[in-house]
This record gives sequence, C-alpha cells and structure tokens, in this order.
Amino acid sequence: MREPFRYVTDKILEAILSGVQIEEPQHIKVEEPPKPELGDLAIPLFRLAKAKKVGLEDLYREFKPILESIEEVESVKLMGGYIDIWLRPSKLSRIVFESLRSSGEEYGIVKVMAPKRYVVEYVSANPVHPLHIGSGRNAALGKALESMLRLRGHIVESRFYINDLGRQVAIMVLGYRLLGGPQPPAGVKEDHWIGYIYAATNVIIEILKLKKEIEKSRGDPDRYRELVSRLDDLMSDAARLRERYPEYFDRLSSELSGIEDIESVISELMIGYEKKSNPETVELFRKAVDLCIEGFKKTLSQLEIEFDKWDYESEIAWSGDVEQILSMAMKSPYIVYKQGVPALSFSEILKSREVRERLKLPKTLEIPPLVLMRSDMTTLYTVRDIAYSIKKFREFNADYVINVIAAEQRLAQAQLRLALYMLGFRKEAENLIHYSYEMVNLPGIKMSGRRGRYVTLDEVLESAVERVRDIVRRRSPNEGVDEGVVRHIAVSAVKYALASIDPNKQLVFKLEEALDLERNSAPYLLYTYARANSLLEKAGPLPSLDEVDYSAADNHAKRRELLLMISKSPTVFSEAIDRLSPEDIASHILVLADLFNSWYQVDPVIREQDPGVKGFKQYLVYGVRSVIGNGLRALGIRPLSRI
RNA sequence: GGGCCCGUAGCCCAGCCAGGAAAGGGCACCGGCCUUCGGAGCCGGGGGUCCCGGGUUCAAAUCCCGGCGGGCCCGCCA
Repeated sequence: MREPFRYVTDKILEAILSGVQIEEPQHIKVEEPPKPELGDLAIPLFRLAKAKKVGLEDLYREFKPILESIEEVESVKLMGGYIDIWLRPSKLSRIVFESLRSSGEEYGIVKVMAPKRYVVEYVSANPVHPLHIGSGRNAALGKALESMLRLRGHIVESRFYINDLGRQVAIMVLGYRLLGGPQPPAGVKEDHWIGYIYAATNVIIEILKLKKEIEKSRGDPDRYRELVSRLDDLMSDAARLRERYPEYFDRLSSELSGIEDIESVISELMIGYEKKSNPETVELFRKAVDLCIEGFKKTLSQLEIEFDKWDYESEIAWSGDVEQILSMAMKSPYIVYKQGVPALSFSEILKSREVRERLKLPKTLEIPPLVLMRSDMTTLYTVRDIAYSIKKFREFNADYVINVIAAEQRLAQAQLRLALYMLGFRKEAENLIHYSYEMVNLPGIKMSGRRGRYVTLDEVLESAVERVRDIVRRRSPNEGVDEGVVRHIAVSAVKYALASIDPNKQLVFKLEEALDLERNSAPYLLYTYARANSLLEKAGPLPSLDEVDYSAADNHAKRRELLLMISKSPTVFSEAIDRLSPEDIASHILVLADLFNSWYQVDPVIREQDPGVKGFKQYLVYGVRSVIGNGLRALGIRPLSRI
C-alpha cells in the first residue's frame, strides 16, 4: 500500500457508490474536516440530499451501515449536514506501518508508473553580473523541481543556458578588452569582477551618450532639465563605481571617451562573435564569459546545485539551427513586415480558442508580432530561443521542457510557444512549460545590474553562514563548530525561504527573517529530522510488524493525529510533485514537524515500558523521519542525520 | 490604453484551481515549563470588515461581474 490514506478514502467512496443509489457521483465526496474533533474524514450530504429530495437524517440512515461495515472505519456521526467518520487507528496503523516497512527510507515518495523525460532549464543568468537574490529564487525553485521530479521516478536533465549573445555581453567584453583582459584582483570573485567591468563600462557609455544629447537639447529647457537630472543620477553611480577601483575606472573612462562611435564598436563586436567571423573577438568573448561562469559555478556549488548541461547561446547561433528556423519562418504565411524587417504575426492563430487552450494562453491576451531579425541581419533572442527549445526536446528526447523564468517574461514565453506551434513544432509548443516566478526584492534597495547596484547572492549566503555560526557557538560554546554543517544549514535556510512560498507572490527577502532559525525554516526542519533520527538510534532496532501493539493510538489523540498525517504524506507529495508545487511539500513537512515536536515531548519513546507500544512509537518516529527527509530531498535540501 | 500576477491579524505565510462546519500556522507581544529520550523545544493567552461593492448558491476567503491598491509586461533588449 503505497498511499495508505488514499487507499482508505477510495475504499469508503467505492463502498458508498456501490451501496447507495446515486445519480451523479460527483455529488458525493470525501473531505478532511477542519478540526480533529470533527473526525478524520467527512462526507457533506447537502448536495445529495437536495438532488434526491430527501432529508439529511434519511440519507445518514442509509449511509451509516455501509460505512460501519468497512473495517477501517471505527465510528460515524451526523453533524450539521456532514457524516463525520473516525477511522480505526489499529487498522490504519497496520496499513501505514506495513507500507513503512516495505518502502523504508523511501516512504512518502510514490514512483510514477510511466516515467517521463523532463528537461529543467533554470538560473540561466546573463553572464555580466553576479547572481543576485532573484537568481537565488530561480535556483531554489529549479533545484526543487529537478529533485521532486527525479524522486517521483521521472528522468530529468538540468540545463543552464548561457546568454552570451546580445548587447549587454558585448558591452562587458568591450570594457574587458579596453582594460587588456584583466584577471580579477586578489580576493575578488570572477563574476563580481566581470560585474564590475560591465557596470562601469555601461555607466560610462551612458554618461557619454547623455552628454551628447544634452548638448543637442539646449534649445528645449524642459528636456534639458530632465536630461541633466538623469545625468546627475548616472554620475552618482559612476562615483560609487569609481571608488572601488579608481585606476580601472579611470582607464575605462579615458579609453571610452577616445572612441568616436561607441555604438558601431559594440555592434562590430556583436557581429564578430555571433557570426564567428572574427577569431580574436570569439576568443575574447569566451574568455570573459567563462570567467563569469566560473564565478557562477562557485555560487551554485555553495547552493549544492550542479547542472547536467551548460549551453552557450552562441553555439546555437553557430550551429545553423537559427538559420533553419528563420528560413522556415520566412515561408510561413503569417509573415508581416514591421519597418522593413520580417516578423511573425500571431493575430490569425490567436483567433483559435483551441490553440489558446493548448498553449495555456489567456483567452484575451493579445500578442504582438515577433520580429525575426535585425536590419543588420543579426538574430534576436526569442528566435534563438526557438532553436534552443527544439534542441532541448531533441537532444534529450524530452516529453516536457520546463523553463524556470521570471514572470516578467510571460509574453516572450507565450510568443515562443506560439512560434513553435506555427512552425509545426506542435508537440514541443504544448509541452513547453514556463514555470514563472515573481520578483524578489531586498528591503530598501533598488537593484540594477546595469548600474552595478545589487546585493549578490554570495553576500546573502555569507551573512547567513556567519549568522548560523554565531548561533551554533552561542548554543554549544564548548563544542567545536562543524563548518560544513554550519554552511549546509545556512544555505538550506536561504533555499527553503525562496522555494517554500507560492512563486506567484512577490517576495521581499528579509535577511533576518530567512535567517531566523526558530521556525518555518529549513534549520527547524533539519533539526527536527536530526532529532527524530537520534531518537530512532537510541530506541534500538525497529521491531518486526507482529511485535507492535496496533491499538496504541486508540485513545490517544496526538498519536492518532500523527499517524493520520503520516498516512497522508505520500498522497500529498505525489500531488504536489505532479502539480509542480514545491511549496505544498514545504508546508506539509512543516506541519508534520510541529505535530511531531508537540507529541514526543509529552509521550516518551525510549522510556516507554510496554514493548508493543514502544514499537508503535518507533514506527511513528520512523515515519516522521522518512517523510521529513524525503520532503527536504524533494526541495533539493539534503537532510543531516546529525547537527 | 490593453493584458498578467498579487491583496487573508502589527508583520510573514497556508487555505482559493476541484465552494462546505466557529478562517489555520509562524514572527512579534503577554504568562507558564528551565532536574530536558538533543530547549533550534513544549503548554496557555490576546489579536481578523479574508481589499471594497454586487451576483450565483442551501453554503463564498474560495466561483462570476465591477471597482480600489501594489508589482510586472506590451522593443530591430535579453
């Protein structure tokens, strides 16, 4: 029995449906009462009573004997239009413990009958600045999805898409070249260094551009004032950046001022790289980008995240796949011209309700045409993404591709699915899942990668580590601090804080709250897991199933509640995974942890004298440990047997 | 102008998709447990117009319509 709770509810449902004359089976359902006093299960009778035009009492009299004939049912009672059902703990516990015995450490996770092949693409941050807290949410969610699906038995490949084409990277590379391709100063992480070069170069370029515009706007006082105030803004960013590395900044500044037409230099760089026409440029781009990626990998390894594949966007462009997509698109009847460049128009296909449904698009959303190429013949991001999406499906023979991408890209992701569909990649279009999440903000900070204004994920993680280290020192001043454990707890706390909240909700990440190790946190769960583990070890080996006193929960509310919760876990997990909802797993194990903590304080396990009852308790603890452990694993967090 | 997401105690979050019983947790606050199977814990207490207004329903935090507030998107950016 892999899902004990579902087994029992199904059994009850079947008994009713075969025992009572019911026209519309959807009128009958088994639900969970809001409070333990109202039973373990409840069946609302209102709808059925209305449909059958009979009284609640009459219905109850009809249901009662059927329910009472089920061996797992202890008693039933009519209360306020509901049949409240109490399960027989001695029966339920046998089912649960048998399941625990046979699935062992894997209890809670039910493998799917037919595994699917999933590609999960996540993080994929632009290689021009360090990972920030938003990338952290992406990483935490992506890792959770990857882990969940793997546990459920699917075959999963994780990918990181390196967006190395495009203007931002070209600007960074320009700065990098002007500085002579410098290695990071001692003690500076690679991506932080690249982030600095990018921001400094960008800010200086913007200042130079703005100054020219200001010259031209002397005749227009309003515009002049506006531009000057924008310049002030930029100047303060520049001053802040200069402060960090004055020599580098000044050198960049003077070099850039000496370039007559910066735009054409940037564009030359972009073309040289994308078309692979200039070997030096190619080498330079790769050197700079890889430097940044090296930094990313260090942060990700802190987060205990590793990717199966790293894909360069440039490789997609070089492979010819993009050309192929373009030529397919050009033959499409939906080509329109927007200011001379070809674009794919969606207005026709969006008239189809069926297509909207298949591609999970809102009923009324209007989607602007997708421009296919720039007038200088270079390609655009979304078009390259069409080629990349196909590649992800093809290379892994994937059934589904999940893109973990910020909600602000919803429209672009919709365009992507539509374009795939229109070009004949219907299966791909329908099975491309945009797993979107909302912004993360830090209180009081306006972040901007372009201006070099950000708090890096590294800084957040480091503060977390320091904080945890302090707490551990304070709690156990006489013991040595296990640095590995401290790091793991700190990093898990951040991951949990970012993956345990509905991704559709904007999030203000407060360091103090995420690091509050008291409750609703990974540390609390890790601690509870370790404690359950320690209890199990001290209690001795798990007894065999016929040594257990199954009546031990008969008149014991806490044991009964815990048992019920454990019995539900596999079902909760399966549904959460199938719905791609890591937050449901997070809240389930949190409630279980609370329940477990309140139970074992008042109901000793090791000191229990009655061997049958002790065995019962050991199985409960074993169940708790398995469920919390697998819940954490599902979230991409490794449980620790000792803290 | 149009579209998408969010709006639940001082603060944070679950419940909403598949409508059901007096709306659940946590933080903070107040009071107890401080001879404990690892106190990162336990027990108790106060605190709510479920953003507002309509509608559907025996029943609405949940579904529908209309507002309000916050965020995001509508580029030859990515």
